[in-house]
Amino acid sequence: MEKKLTRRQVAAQETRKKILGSARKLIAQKGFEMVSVDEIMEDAGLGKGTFYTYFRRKEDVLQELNQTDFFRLAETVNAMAEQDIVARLEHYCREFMKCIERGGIPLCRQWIRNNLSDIAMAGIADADGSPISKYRYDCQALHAVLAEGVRSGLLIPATPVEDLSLLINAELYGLMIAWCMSDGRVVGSLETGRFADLVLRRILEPYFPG
Amino acid sequence: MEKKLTRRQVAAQETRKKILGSARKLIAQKGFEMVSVDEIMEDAGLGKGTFYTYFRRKEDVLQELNQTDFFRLAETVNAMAEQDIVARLEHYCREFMKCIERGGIPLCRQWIRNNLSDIAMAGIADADGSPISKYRYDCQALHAVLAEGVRSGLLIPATPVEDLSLLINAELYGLMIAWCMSDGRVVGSLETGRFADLVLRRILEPYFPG
Amino acid sequence: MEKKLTRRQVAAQETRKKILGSARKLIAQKGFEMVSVDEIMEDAGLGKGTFYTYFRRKEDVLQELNQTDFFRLAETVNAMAEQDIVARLEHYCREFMKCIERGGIPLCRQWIRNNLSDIAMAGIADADGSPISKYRYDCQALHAVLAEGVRSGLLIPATPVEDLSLLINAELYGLMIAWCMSDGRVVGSLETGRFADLVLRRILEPYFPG
Amino acid sequence: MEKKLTRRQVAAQETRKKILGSARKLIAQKGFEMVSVDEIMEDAGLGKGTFYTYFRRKEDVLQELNQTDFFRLAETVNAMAEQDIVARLEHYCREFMKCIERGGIPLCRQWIRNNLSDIAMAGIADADGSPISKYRYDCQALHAVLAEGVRSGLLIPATPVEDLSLLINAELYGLMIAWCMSDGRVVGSLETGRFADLVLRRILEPYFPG
DNA sequence: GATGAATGAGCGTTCATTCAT
DNA sequence: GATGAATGAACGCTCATTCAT
Repeated sequence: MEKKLTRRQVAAQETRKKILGSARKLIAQKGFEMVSVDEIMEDAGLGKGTFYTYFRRKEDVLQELNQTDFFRLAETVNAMAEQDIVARLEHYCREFMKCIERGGIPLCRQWIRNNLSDIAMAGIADADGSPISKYRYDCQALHAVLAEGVRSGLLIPATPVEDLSLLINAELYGLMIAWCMSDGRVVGSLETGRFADLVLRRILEPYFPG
Repeated sequence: MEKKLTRRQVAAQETRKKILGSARKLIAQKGFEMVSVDEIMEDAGLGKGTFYTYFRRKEDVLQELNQTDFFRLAETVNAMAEQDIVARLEHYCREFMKCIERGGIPLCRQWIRNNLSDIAMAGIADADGSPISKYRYDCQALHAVLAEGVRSGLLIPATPVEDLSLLINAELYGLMIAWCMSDGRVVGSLETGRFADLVLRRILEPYFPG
Repeated sequence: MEKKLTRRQVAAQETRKKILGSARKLIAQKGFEMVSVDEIMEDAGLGKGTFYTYFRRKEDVLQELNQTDFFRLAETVNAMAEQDIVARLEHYCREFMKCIERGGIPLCRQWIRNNLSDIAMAGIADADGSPISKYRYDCQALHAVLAEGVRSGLLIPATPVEDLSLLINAELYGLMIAWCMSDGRVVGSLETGRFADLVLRRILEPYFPG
Repeated sequence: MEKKLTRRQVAAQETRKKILGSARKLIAQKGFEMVSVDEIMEDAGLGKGTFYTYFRRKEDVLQELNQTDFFRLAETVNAMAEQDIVARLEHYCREFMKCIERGGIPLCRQWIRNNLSDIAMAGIADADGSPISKYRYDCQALHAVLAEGVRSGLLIPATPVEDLSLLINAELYGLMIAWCMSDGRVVGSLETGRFADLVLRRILEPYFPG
């Protein structure tokens, strides 16, 4: 019976959502430190003081922030359990790239800037349900794919799952950063297929059975 | 004999170093934006105004920090022309990692934030002498190593030098960003040797002659 | 019935007035650039930050001062349509002088400094409603008085309205500047009546009918 | 025998001149408060500290500053004693206008900004030799012309010399300021001859003898 | 006499936070 | 619950001035 909310409580929830919405939008645009409480509340169409009805300190809003729609993909991989391991990884990598390209370079840059620390994000959680950073989440996603590969016999038991997931993830993040730093020249010139052939397959090859 | 410095000039150089030292230390501890000029100068045991004798804006100290200490390595590789290609690349990668670790995570984060665009940096130039971004410079450095490998017969002519240098560089940058995003857990746990074995060697193997 | 102000709004208006009052006083005493925001707010008995609740920049208070108090007179003349032409001009001139004296020399100096260019000012507009500079506005005011004089037969049709309004205005502005440059000695010693007799009447005389 | 200067003293005098020269130039361009001691000394090609060898405070330099070449004309009038009084005044006014037009509007604006106070300027002095402001000097020049007119019988003894010189000067300064405030539109449209006819002659007429 | 490194008070401005309404 | 006026510490930065060399 937790659903009986007074009208006031409903309104309060709405207000809270409005604040979070504006905060998310502005922080995505300009970064946390460059957005003032004033700005957030003005964008939300609320009085400045109202912020402190819902959050004790400005920082608190960060913890409540979901990741942006940008950059949410790990599910796609889990959704295709039947394919072979390399195909699944390739798919993952390709989706990853599409995902960041979809948002555009400026958004990607901002995302990196905002996520350079290991900050847990509401809406992203590990197996236990405790919120973790997007980076860690991605590592775990790759880890899961590889571990599943081992369990299903597509990869030999000696596969260094930990290291490989980390390295593959680093490569992906590295391509992302290269994309930003080269003003977009990199990823365009290097089709992801090339990456799969040149790197992914080579790295995994030693761990194919037989 | 351009070394004739008056005692005052020597003292000034020392002051400059003191400031840079304090700045590096504090920025490494707390991040650029969280350190005030006051703090730096107090740490350095100097008056606040003195900062502006040496730097025009607070930001300038960052650029100086990046250029002088953090992240300058490409020479090390050129300096060891006789070794075999994989050893040289390994060395390069190891130095790269040492380099960024030396500066500390906050400095590295700051560097990334400041270099997410393809901005040419004073003090970094390509073969023609025109200034380029650090990112491009690193790509070219790797490219040169690989091209030299092809020329000297250590790699077969069909080696996709362009793509490989790009991918290896992306891996390095990816490890750098992973290092920041995992609050330092990544690179510590993965010895660079592991990276060389698991990735570098595998990627290059198909292009070894014979 | 737009007058319904909450108590808070009234208090805010009062605060605003307090700030403007202190600013006016101090600027009149010491000149704009020699008064700091701190000083103004201390004089007003308010916290420094409160200044920026009411004004975006220190300069804004000047513009407000100029618009609200110092130097707004043209209406006075329009309000006395029935009098004869010389009396009206005399009145205008006298009010002009009172107006600038009321603000004090430093404020007047500051006003001149800020208005040496032909910059349109918010709150001042010509017949069409487009904003114009205070200088132009004054010229037009005099022009209107003289033109009205011609229309009503107090001045002959051949009156060079354009030139005269310009010259009379120049004389007024000249007295203003003389007042500043002589540290106030000028206008005090020369009663405006004297100006009217010695200059105004003489200049207009040829254009009286009959 | 005050001429025996050691070489050092000569050099010092030169240094002093260099400083004053740079100060004059820069202050004319930007106004006293907007020029820093640093700027002056850099322009002079001297070390910053040297300023204080010659001046105790920054302000002291102001007192030593000559007026700029802009706006020095009163002599021209004295040089033509034989003409009739109105012709001489007309000439004076015309020269005055030419003088300010020659410098251009920006310089004129700057000059006004810098001379809004009654600051005595080295190089300008009254009959006693004590330095006075440019404004006062001009008043006295006009006063002298009129007084000479009275003495020579061109004007009747009852001529209110004091008031007239002040008013005529105000008109000139008024035209100057009008010129600036109208972005140059005023004086161009109104030939000075017009001013002489419409104002000057009318004002003086009552004091012509006979 | 000339220098320029060092200084610190002071500037205009921002902004997270409080609290009476 | 919502508000916005009030606050004051802190910021980056300027600059007249001092003084050891």
